[in-house]
Amino acid sequence: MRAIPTMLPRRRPRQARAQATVDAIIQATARVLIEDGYDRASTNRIAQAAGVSIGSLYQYFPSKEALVAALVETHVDRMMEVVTRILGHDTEPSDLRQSADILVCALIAAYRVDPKLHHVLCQEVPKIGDLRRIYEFEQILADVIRKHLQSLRHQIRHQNIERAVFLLINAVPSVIRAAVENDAEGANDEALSSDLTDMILRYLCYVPSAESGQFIAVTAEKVSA
Amino acid sequence: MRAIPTMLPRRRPRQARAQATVDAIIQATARVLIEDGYDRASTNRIAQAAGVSIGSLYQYFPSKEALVAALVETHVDRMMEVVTRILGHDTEPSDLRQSADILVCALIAAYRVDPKLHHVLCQEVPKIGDLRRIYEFEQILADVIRKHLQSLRHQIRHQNIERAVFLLINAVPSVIRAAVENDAEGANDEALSSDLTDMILRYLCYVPSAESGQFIAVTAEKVSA
Amino acid sequence: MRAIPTMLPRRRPRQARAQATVDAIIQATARVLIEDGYDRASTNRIAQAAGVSIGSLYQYFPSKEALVAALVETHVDRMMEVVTRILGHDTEPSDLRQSADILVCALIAAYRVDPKLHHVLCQEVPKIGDLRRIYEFEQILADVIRKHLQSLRHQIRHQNIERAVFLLINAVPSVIRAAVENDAEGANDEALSSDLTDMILRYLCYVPSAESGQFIAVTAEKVSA
Amino acid sequence: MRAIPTMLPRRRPRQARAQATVDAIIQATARVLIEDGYDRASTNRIAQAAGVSIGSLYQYFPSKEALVAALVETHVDRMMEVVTRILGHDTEPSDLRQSADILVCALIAAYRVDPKLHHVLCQEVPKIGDLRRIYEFEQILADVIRKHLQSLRHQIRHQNIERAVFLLINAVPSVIRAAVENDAEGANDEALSSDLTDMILRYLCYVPSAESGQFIAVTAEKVSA
DNA sequence: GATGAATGAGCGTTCATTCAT
DNA sequence: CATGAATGAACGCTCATTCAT
Repeated sequence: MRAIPTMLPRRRPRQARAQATVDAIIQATARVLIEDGYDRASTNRIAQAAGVSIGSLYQYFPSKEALVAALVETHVDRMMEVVTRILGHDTEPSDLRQSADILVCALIAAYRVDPKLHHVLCQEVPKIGDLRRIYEFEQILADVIRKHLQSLRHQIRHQNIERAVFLLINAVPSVIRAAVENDAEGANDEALSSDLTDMILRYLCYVPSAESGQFIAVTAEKVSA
Repeated sequence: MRAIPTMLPRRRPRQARAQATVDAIIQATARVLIEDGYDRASTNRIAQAAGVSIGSLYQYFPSKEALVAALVETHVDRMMEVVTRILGHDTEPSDLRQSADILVCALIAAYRVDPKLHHVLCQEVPKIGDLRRIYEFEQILADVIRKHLQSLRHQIRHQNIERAVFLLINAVPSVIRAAVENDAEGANDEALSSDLTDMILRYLCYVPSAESGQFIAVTAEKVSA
Repeated sequence: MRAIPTMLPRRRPRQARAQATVDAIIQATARVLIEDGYDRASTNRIAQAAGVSIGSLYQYFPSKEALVAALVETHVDRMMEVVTRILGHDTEPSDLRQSADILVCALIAAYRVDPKLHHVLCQEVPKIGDLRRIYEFEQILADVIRKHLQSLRHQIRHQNIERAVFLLINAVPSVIRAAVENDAEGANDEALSSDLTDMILRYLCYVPSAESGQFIAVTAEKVSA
Repeated sequence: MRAIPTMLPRRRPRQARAQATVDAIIQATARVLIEDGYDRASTNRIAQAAGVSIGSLYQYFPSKEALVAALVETHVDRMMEVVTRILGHDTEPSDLRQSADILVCALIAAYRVDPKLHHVLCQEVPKIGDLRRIYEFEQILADVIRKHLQSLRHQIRHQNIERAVFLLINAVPSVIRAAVENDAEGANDEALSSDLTDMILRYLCYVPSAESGQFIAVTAEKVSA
């Protein structure tokens, strides 16, 4: 599939430049949204921040909603990419603690992708049309978790897995979002992840974990007493 | 030649019909916000929905922000009222399970006050000025929970209570909000409250609770097995 | 959620038609101000009179005040231009009568530039911010007169030149403004200028003038008698 | 025309109170106009400043224009009253210098009645309908001056008295207005009046005045030289 | 294609005026 | 008569979008 060298570059730069323009616009949108909020983020301001004319902006995005929707998609993609990379390909997890631990870490990393943008997208952007897709991340997440729990169902005490998924998918990301917003540098991420994993395992299991010796001991004592 | 709008309430209604007008405006604001979203909720539209002239609206609310802020306050007040009523005056709780249970029930009731309005207020209204007070509910909540945990600290395994409060205050309301939005009639509220209480106790305690006989039994069997 | 309007000019017109738009707007402003007065001169009406959309008006002028301020500046510039042209470069006047005469003529010409506009600008426009610059013309004028009187101080009887300047700068333009408004065609401008020059010289000098033979003769008679 | 004592007071208080209300409203109008300018002086604000309901205001004044017109008339009346009192009843003046002197003093006193109000009324209020009557004062003044000059016509050099009146009626008040605005305490009023009288006499007479010995001497020297 | 001048519906807000109480 | 709640036309201004250059 090798093309003639003198012909190819003539068209490629144009496409590359167009893609660069599109990227610049989307990044500018993110910047303006974060700095000015959704209300003050006008298309003209975004175009200016992107170093592009308003006409060019509308060449690539037919409306403001389309523009923000593209940003939403980009953002969700980036978060998913992080999760996917960290989770690797262990679609068949064996150990619940390990699975929970890696998932929590993946989520923290995902919510650290661009917390300020995530905040504006969740808290200010009107949830109409494609802009609702900001919730897509957590929907996909629910699928991942559901599959994990299904395949590890003998390790958990819940019959109704759907309910457990629902609780976890709403509890865990909320805690992470709040933590990430309060702790920009991530100094406490380890404590956070340990707390969350702890909570998850305690919630799901008959006994929290094989590793948490002290706890089991105490429990055992209590129980045997 | 325009003055900068302020946030101060403009006029105290002295006549009965004036109070009726104010109430109609606030209720209309809620309706329009829910149906059209914050962006499309113009002051003229709200006035129309209230069956009131735009002039009357501005006689009582000096700006759109003041109007929505009044609604926020009303809404938070109603939620707090519900919590306070259910919690009663047991500011000195003795039993953790009971305390958690009643708190969860109070929260579910509070988030059922007007879930759609709550959603718009949290997810679309820009968080500037007095509009930030939508978060007030959960701040007060955090205080309540912190006090409970302090007074019951011998029953829980956490040294750093602040971290536990943080996790709970972000996890529990999120689950409730999502549940309330998905289940308008509240058919599963019992299961929800039992799940949440379970999660809370398992997270906080060495053993979930002395009273939860069945659970302990099951756990004991498993453990002893 | 409204921003405080500024006075800074908003956009430099880069295309020819943009400059035409700006000119049309300023001229329309003058027309509407003259015909309808300041109060009824709304920005929408001005835009309509200019054959331009309201949006275009605000593309070039960030506020109504800025718009009128631009008109004030244009108007003052035109008046100053006339004065400068007529006064020429005789910044070092030698003869008082000649100097007064030419100054009076220059002033009459200046106040004839657009008397109706000048009237509205002086009598109706609120004197706030840059709109105060309508007074700039007479401030500059005061400087010119002060310099003339300083360099001709041996020909005048006043020790306190500042007081003489104050009196003249307030008396002479007022008379001219009134005359110009009453006599649209300028039929009596010669009589006016002669009267004013006469008044000025009689006010400033020991003897009015060498040229006014008859007067001196009469005076001499009276005195010698 | 003496009425029965028991009947009269019953109605009079009402009228007196009504007149007091009207006065309060007019004075409040003046205050608000001065402090806030014409643009920001709303009828509601004026009613509030007068300690009267907006309904009552409209009971006495059918429109904002009527309200301000009443203030204009009151103000012009007060100025005229001052002039009339000072001028006394010498409608048949004999001496020009004395006549000019007293007129200048009367004018200064008149323009000191309420300079700030006068300024707003002249410089901001739209000159439509009855509001034009702010110019009435100077029209009446012109009549007074015209009569003076007519009866003293043998002492002045002008054949066309109308032209002299026009010049004076426009020159003198302008200087006084400016002086009064610049010098709130009236510290320089004597110098001002002497300057103006000087100017007037020099403008009108063959020789300024019989009394101004020093000046005549100087003039004589010059002439005889 | 890229530009940016132009558009105008619609926003938040004011205020002179009316009228039920 | 006084009150003040209610009215709504009109204002200054913004911004998503179009289109001639």
